[in-house]
Amino acid sequence: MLGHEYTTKEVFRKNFFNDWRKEMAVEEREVIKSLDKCDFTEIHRYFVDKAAARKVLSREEKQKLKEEAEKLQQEFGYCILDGHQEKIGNFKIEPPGLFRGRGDHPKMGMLKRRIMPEDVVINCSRDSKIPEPPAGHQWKEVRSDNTVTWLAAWTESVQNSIKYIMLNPCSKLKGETAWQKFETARRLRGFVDEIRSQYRADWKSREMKTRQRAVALYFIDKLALRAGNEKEDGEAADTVGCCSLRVEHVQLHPEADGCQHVVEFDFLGKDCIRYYNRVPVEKPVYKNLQLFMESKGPRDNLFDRLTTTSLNKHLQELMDGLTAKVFRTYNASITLQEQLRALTRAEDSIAAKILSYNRANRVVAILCNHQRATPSTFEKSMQNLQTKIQAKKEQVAEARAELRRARAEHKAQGDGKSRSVLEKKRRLLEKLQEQLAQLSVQATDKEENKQVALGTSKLNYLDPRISIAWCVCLGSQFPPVAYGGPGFSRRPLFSPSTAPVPCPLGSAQALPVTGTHDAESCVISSPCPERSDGQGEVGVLTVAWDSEASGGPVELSLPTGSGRWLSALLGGHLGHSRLSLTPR
DNA sequence: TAAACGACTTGCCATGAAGTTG
DNA sequence: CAACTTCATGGCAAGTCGTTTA
Repeated sequence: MLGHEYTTKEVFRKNFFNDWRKEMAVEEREVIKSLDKCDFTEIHRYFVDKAAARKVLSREEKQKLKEEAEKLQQEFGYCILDGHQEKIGNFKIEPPGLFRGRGDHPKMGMLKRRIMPEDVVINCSRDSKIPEPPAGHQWKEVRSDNTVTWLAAWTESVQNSIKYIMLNPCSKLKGETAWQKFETARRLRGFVDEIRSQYRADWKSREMKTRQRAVALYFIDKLALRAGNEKEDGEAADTVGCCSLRVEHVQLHPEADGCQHVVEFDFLGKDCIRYYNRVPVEKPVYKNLQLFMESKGPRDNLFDRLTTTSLNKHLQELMDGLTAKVFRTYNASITLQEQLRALTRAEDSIAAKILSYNRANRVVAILCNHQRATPSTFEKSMQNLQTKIQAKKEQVAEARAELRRARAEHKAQGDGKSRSVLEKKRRLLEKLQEQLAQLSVQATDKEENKQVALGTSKLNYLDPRISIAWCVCLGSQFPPVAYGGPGFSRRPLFSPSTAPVPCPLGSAQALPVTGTHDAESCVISSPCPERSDGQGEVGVLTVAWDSEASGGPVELSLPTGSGRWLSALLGGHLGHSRLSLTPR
């Protein structure tokens, strides 16, 4: 770990030395008393050399390593669940090391112990082939609990929490719970108007508890904040969510940015990612916040009468299965749908449509505060792109001049040969202009995405059916009605266009489909090659929906040619939605 | 009834594999 | 084909939320 910034941190060094001393023999403890006097450069060099040696391996040696990894994957990477082979997510025990944690973690530097078979609980059915522990060892326990999904578990030594071996997201088990999650979010659509009027009414409640709950729920809904469970202090970095906000995390401005009643949020959320936002709120919210903050210190809880448990209990009464995080899923998905509708135009080029999709995705990521560190290569690769654009511009100028010359030539000659030259030059210019447009769209996309992470929302929050419906809407009306309803606008990034009816897939007529279809009934069939029942075809994406015309489910197998285009857009969805795309 | 526990989802980042370019 | 860039995957920490325990 030498060379990492955190080895210079006092907390890290203290925790490490403390744990290290516990591991020492008595004689060592006598000698090694100060970390500052320890020199690790030799062992550090050993590991650096080892990493360097790996890099320069020959082709054959690399191939061999790859084959060995593949063998491990084959032997340990799969299990049988309900008679089907399923891929396991993490089948390796976490190796020992020094705990880092994120942000200012009080436990950074502590030793994460090596896990032995004696620490591991195995969970599998009684009549199955129970895994053998390594020679000379025993499992901590073998149990057969079919009410849980994990295959093995152990207790991790730093936080004293349980770690699990579970299935891969492409498994039926995970896919179906993900689907259920989106179904719950979609159900919220039918309740959300009522819930919103309810919490608005509750802003005037006689009971402080109810008012606090109503204001918190407003934030969870409008700003997609996380619930914010209580945390034990000293056990982890000081981060908060909605219910655990403290007075110091909000500032009230009677007027700011030309708006009245502005609330300024500034706090560290999950993973110590800063949430900073200034939002105009409705007057009663503002007045209530003033009330909640009265005669409190900065470290006091803003919502002192509210817990995530009481909030979720309330939500459960409003709708079966409703909890705070459902609002994040719902608002993320409906925002994607609305943005796709607002941003796509039928006449746009494929490149422009991809930009629109990414922008819609970006609005969601910003709503959910999914940030990333600017990639280390960002500046350089941006520069490369600009260079390319410049070169393309010159090519375009050159082609334009050539076209002009050819036109003059044709005028002078007027024969068939000069005409075909003219045509050729015209086509060349068109092609180059198109390439230039694509590059500049790419640059825009890259720049806008500098500090925004799209993966998390695509994987966890965006109903893949919306993306698919958008991809295959074939000139009929988008959006489908999956997450309809008025919703309300939040931090719009891009000005909506009024152009209706996008048709992102160029070859609409090539697909023999008629009738209406929408994401409401759009079903993703499951071409998962890993499954032993072998559903679906590799190389074809199959989407099914209920068609009015046929009165039943219709299956659409997209032509392989659309694979690249679709996978470019849907790539990030694939992990969690059992949707497998293998373009040929 | 609150704290602790257990099981699961969500989150960011580093890595290495795959793709692209000259 | 090497050098470079991009992307998918794995890793594991950190949340959410229901249940159990003290």
